[in-house]
Amino acid sequence: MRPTVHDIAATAGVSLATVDRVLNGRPGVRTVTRQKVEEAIGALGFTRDMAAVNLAKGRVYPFVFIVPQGNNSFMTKLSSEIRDAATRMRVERTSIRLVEVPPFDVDALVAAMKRVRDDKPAGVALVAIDASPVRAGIADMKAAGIPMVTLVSDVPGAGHDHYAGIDNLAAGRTAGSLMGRFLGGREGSVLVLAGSMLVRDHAERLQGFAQSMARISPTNPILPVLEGQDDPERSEKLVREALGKFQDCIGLYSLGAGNRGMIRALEHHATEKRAGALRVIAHELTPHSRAALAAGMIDAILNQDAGHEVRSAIRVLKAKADGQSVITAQERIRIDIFLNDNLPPEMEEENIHVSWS
Amino acid sequence: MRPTVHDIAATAGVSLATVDRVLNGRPGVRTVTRQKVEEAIGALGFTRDMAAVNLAKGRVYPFVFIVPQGNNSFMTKLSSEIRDAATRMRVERTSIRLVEVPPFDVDALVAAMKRVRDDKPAGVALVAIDASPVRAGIADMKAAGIPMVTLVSDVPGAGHDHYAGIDNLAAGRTAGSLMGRFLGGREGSVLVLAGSMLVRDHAERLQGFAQSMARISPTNPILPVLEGQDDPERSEKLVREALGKFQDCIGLYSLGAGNRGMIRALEHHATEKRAGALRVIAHELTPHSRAALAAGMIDAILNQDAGHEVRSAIRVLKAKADGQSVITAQERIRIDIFLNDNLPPEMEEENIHVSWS
DNA sequence: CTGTTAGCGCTTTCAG
DNA sequence: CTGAAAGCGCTAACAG
Repeated sequence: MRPTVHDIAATAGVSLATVDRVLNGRPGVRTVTRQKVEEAIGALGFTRDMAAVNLAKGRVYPFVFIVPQGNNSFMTKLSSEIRDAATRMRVERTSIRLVEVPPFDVDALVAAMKRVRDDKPAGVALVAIDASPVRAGIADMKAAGIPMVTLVSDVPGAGHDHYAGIDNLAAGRTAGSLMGRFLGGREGSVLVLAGSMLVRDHAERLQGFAQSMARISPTNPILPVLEGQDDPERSEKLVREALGKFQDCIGLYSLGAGNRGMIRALEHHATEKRAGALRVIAHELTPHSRAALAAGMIDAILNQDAGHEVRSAIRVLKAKADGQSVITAQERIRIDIFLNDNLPPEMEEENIHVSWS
Repeated sequence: MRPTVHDIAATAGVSLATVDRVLNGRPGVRTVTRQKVEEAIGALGFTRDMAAVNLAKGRVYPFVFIVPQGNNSFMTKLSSEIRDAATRMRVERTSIRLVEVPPFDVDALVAAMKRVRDDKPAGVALVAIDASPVRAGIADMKAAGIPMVTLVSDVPGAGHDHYAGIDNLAAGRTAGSLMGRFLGGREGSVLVLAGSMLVRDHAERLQGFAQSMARISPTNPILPVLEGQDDPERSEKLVREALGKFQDCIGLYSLGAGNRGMIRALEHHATEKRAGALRVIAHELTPHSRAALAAGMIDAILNQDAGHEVRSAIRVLKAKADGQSVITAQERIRIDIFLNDNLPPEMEEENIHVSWS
């Protein structure tokens, strides 16, 4: 069996309490005593049993997730993943409270953060907005000793512990790279549909996309970016008009949400023109985008797995709360690339049945 | 606070022992009593604290991983990931023993399985070979009540609990799909380099590749498959000869290991011919294949993450050992697609420093 | 069939 | 500065 605190106490010739004090770096131990204990620990190769620690401490991890109120498929998914994780984590003494705030609203976000901070949670994860007050709010939390993680969308230089999300610059580059190869040297221009250039993710994706295209496919000009505000109606209208106006358009990159509208525009376009003339790359695997991919209307979908992001955020928060280190490799969120050949099986909403047996 | 067994006992008007018996489905409880307890559980919304359970049970999870002795980069990586996981899991009362067997040797594998079974471990993960004795061995383990998981390579119909690995048919289809799009309608034939058609993974990948190519790019013939036995020397020779012989070859799919040799052949080819004429897709991200991708010699790499596979196998084994259900979505191993734009940062071998503080 | 009691490995008062 | 003892939530003998 693994050595326990008793073994340490015995070989060091001290009591349990002293071992505990050394283990937890608490004051009130003479240096010599401390050294004896540390020697014993080293000699026996002692590792703490975290389960027992948590049990004895009665430790619980009250975490809070602050996310924008879901107006698009992705955010809805994110919230639902958070709720799922919450029920599943109950078993592990972790409680998760979900706070929803109006989207793109800095003041609302900051206000929510203040309220949350006064609860003194063991950790906070939030979908950040790239603005000064948000940075300040995060710094404030950290100052209060609360582990902080940004989720999906980052805000640099705020002093938080971790960003659980994809590298959006790389995502954009990847999209550009695929687009360039898919176009295969054909002549024509490329359209980009974004939500808003004010959002950091979108800006970064565009930047990466432009980089790659310039390198791989410099002869295919990128048309002025369309900003659909992640709104289906608006996106549909913009794409429709653009496709009408730029007859030489052979590629479309949709880097934000609101794909539903874009897909409708493509359907319209396909019935008018011959299909297959347009290479399309989009972000986020949703029921709509998935169907379009399966139908051959979209060529590739770049995706971030909301479930992974949530679970990663929880792991990191827990590790930070315990003052432990994280497995960096495990916490990197991948950019998934889906073609219609490697689509994961569609899963009916699994009704998770938390049984108590 | 969450309700505990004491609360249940109190509201049901029984003793702790009885609650425990009901909780664990042990016999010796009258139906009426059982019902009272179950009611109390339902009413209070009781969930077991697994940490306390494990502590009380003194439960440990001795798992065994059986893998082929690493003669290629991938298997080496796999073993090292298993060792990493082993040290990390010590904290969670999980011990992992790594058993290495000669590759492609059914008898050796089966013999190892027998020895392992007599140890009565809490679970076994193995890289399977698709052969009857292996199937029988797995059934044998299951009969002994040992949870079983196959890793990386599956053997269907053996009655094991789970397969922790990618869908190789889908991987092949994906490769074919990318190849078809990358060729972009150009005339020419496509070469396939495999390890051996006797290995299930390779056979499935080829099958999927052929499917996709037939659909997307029917005018590009697939040349007779080269079997390099995952051996660099042999692979180099074969690819070199083939590229010399089939001057119209414009695509190469390397679906097995032994990429080092293939890359050397490509280097040779590139100096003779003009570069960039050949679209190349390979499997497994290793230092060699990574360099070739970065250099533009390989266009895309399909990858399975050995670390994910190992951790997934452990999670599943543990869940099965506890008689719990698994989060299916979390246990699906993705097929990673890497272009040189979304390569994850190269990580120096992190020296994991397990601190006891 | 049911209850009592003593732990699992660690922390935490409260005395010394 | 150090130790003894009680207890976290659950299980496992052993009695009744």
